[in-house]
Amino acid sequence: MAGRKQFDIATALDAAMTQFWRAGYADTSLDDLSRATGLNRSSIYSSLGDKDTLFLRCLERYTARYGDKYDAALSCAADRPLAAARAFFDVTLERIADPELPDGCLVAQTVMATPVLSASVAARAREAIGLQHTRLRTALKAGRLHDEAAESFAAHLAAVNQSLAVMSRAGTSTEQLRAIVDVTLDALARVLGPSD
Amino acid sequence: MAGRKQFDIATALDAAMTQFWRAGYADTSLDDLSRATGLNRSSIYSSLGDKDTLFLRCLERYTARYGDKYDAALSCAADRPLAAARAFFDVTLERIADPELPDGCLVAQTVMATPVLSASVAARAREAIGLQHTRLRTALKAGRLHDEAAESFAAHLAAVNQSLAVMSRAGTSTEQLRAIVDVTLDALARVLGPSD
DNA sequence: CCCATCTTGAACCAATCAGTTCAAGATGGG
DNA sequence: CCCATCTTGAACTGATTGGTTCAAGATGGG
Repeated sequence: MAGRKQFDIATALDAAMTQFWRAGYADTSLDDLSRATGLNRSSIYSSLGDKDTLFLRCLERYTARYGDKYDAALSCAADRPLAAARAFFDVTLERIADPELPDGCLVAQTVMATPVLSASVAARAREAIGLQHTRLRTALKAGRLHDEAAESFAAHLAAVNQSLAVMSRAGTSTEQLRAIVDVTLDALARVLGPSD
Repeated sequence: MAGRKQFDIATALDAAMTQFWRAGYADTSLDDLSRATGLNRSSIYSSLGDKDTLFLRCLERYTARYGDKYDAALSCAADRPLAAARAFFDVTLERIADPELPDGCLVAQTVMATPVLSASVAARAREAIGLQHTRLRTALKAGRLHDEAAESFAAHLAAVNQSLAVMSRAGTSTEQLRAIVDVTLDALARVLGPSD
């Protein structure tokens, strides 16, 4: 096959993203990427860039896709902040429950590998964590939480969300993952007061 | 140097453990280990085993060392469960604050790399997570928490503890890490009642 | 029908990987 | 003093790494 048509870059990027997500940067070779995408080595190189560039594109894709989902989940925070927080965790829990997708989290995996990754990649992963924190803080403030509590809970929610990535890889059941977030949601419900 | 004496195996193991801890299994070469331990390649191979064996020994060393610290921190759980939980997190927070030691956590790092590690190593890492859960559940039950709450909070505490490994690598400040655990401790204080 | 365009497989490169072997040298006990 | 014991550096193997090039082939537009 050749001529005018091309393979589907979006599909290839998804495949590469999933591969990086499952195995991490270091444990993903170009051969792995070739196998995962069904593309030739030279095709990857010519149209997706080198390994570092491709990884960065996959990271962008990941944060954009799930960032949108997190935003949507938190969109009702002003009216029902507790429901928003629950929906926020549901995005992660549903992703983990999806058998089509790897466990864990590409951002968590990347952050953990920070000491051995290129500066640009490490910075982008840290930025994603910071953005998650900002997202949560904004939502909690909109939910009429005072600044100090919003700051603390934003950090806490972001951390617990990342912990799900670790625990899911440790074989923790979905019920236990749910129990982990329920403790957090109960704590949030308490500071929010009787409403919601 | 040769003859009757030998190098200090404990020191070498510590150096290897720190290297694995910082860079993970995949990103640690035998040359890295040689540099970190100050030992020759062949010395490592002959007296510390191959890479897989050595990693397993380092993982055992890590879990034993900090397992003891976590046990000690939780030893007062029957009398003062909240103080015990606080001391539990302090073990992790002090480890992260120590400039001599890497950020993160060897167990968390290993669990995240589960899909690409040998079965024995992956199993050992999962076992360490399970042991942490058991440790916490036992302590919380001793602190007069009813079974259901002890189960939930044990999972939650273990997860938040692991989240500190991720967040510390994301550049989160110690104050923010403290805020993350304080939310959890407040929640625990509430279910424990007015005492402690 | 034919040519421009694109994809593909294969090969190549230098570097690194884990693993292993071994002779040379240093040391201490007897 | 000398020999058994241990450490060391160096070298080697075969495999794999990321990166790059290129000729051959397939395709579609004109």
